[in-house]
Amino acid sequence: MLVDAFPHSDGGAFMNIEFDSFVDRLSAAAFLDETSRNAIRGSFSDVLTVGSNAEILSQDSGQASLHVLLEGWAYRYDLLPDGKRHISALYLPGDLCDVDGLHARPIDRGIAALTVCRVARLSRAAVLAAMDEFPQVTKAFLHLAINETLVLARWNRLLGFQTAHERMAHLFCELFCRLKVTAETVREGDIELPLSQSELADVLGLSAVHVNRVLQDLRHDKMVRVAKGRLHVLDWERLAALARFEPDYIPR
Amino acid sequence: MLVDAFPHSDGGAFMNIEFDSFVDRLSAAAFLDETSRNAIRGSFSDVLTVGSNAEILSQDSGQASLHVLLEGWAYRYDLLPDGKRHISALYLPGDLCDVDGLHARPIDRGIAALTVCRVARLSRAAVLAAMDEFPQVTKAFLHLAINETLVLARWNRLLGFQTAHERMAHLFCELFCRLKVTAETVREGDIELPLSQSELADVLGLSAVHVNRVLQDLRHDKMVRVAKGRLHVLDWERLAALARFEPDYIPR
DNA sequence: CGTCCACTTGAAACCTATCAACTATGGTGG
DNA sequence: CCACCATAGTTGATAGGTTTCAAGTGGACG
Repeated sequence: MLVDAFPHSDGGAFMNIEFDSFVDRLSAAAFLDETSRNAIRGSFSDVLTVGSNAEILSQDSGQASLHVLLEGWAYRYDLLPDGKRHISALYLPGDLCDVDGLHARPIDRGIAALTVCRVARLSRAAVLAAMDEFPQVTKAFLHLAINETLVLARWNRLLGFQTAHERMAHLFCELFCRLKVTAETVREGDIELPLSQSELADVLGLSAVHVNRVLQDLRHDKMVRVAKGRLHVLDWERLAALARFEPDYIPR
Repeated sequence: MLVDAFPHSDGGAFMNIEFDSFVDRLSAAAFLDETSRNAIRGSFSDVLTVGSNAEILSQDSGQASLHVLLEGWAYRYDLLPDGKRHISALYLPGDLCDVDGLHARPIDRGIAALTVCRVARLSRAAVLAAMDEFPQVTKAFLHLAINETLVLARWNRLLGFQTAHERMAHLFCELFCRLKVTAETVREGDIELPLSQSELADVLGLSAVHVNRVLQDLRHDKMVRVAKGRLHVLDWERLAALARFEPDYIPR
């Protein structure tokens, strides 16, 4: 795990552009003028670079920082008493991984990288200070949190009430939509999908074996092709219909 | 559905005490001084009284108001395309039913009463104004929203990864803990539970028939007794162990 | 070339849903 | 007061989706 020291007074332009994609997202949630944007930028402390499968935030660590994913894919998980792992969220570039880090109580959760990741750390104290000084900043984080409730509510429905095929299809639709707004390389229904079948299983609440079979069904029905870390959507219409996908719960 | 006109300038003390239980909860999330507490109180518009099974907020209605449950039980639901109903949250007295009402986008959901309910309506515009004037108010709502993400994340785990018995036991533990902080009449493990077996099914992602059988198992194992709208917890230890219940995700 | 890991396949067991009765309960009207 | 009805809860039999176990394939990489 590498930490690039990165004095925010004169950070390189490259880094700032990436970080600004998060600032933009905040501003989309609740409009931020240039001063409050700068307050957010001021909370930036450094960039973490972690290899794939490395921990970004371990379950018991404190919460002096918030984490914004700049590059790569990551996930939040919790470990069940029987040793299983539940992946409770997937994070894409531009996502804030831990809104709940703003909360006083420490939460039992871990965040880990799926691919090589670059993660911006924000000082929790600085963010709280920015929130005190600029009410709009608080509002923006509030909207981020509300968005998260909407996504989680949707997943409740999926995990509790819909079939394995619907869940899988829905996940693909959701990832596709979320990537559209952040990634540049969404060409012709073909996106990166750096999840193994057993990781998919831990997202969808299925066994790895069953994930394999569902994937085969979807492929056989010519809706998607999944291989080598890529997802190719062959028939968006039917995939979305199967998933009963309504993208309205996704921000933006 | 009755609406008690209730001019907030001189509202009766009875009402204010009930509404203050919500203000207290907000303040617990982020401390509010007396001026900001008054700003919240000022957003209060009126009290709705609805009979059991009545709609409090229909799926397509606008969102000029936020709803705080003063008395009774309510639930949020969404209807699945195949006609099934998913109960995505249960609300107890003191709960804010729709944080996401603060959000700009209209959300597809309904809120309905399980019992006779008294619901305070807050003017969305007034709340937003209070948030602009008093940053602490925004922070309080932010923490409420974060709490909601924690609860929803827990239910994701339950619905996706745990068995029917564990879900049921967990629901009971959660309700018990949540009631402890709001209701007065929690005597000896015996609480109100105004949910039919088929409503339980819609909460837990099970069929009504299976709810019945799980309930029998729990009763047979002498952990709980459920009848006539009441839940009696006979053996908290074993129930919590079965549920793998860790109350840390519940506010307060 | 061997090893490891992800993926694949088959068979059996398990959990939960569905369907179809049937019972218990409470309320209503005659 | 009783007959009737609607609703909630109960039970049994069967079917289906998903898990588990066990074994085997395949490619990637030292």
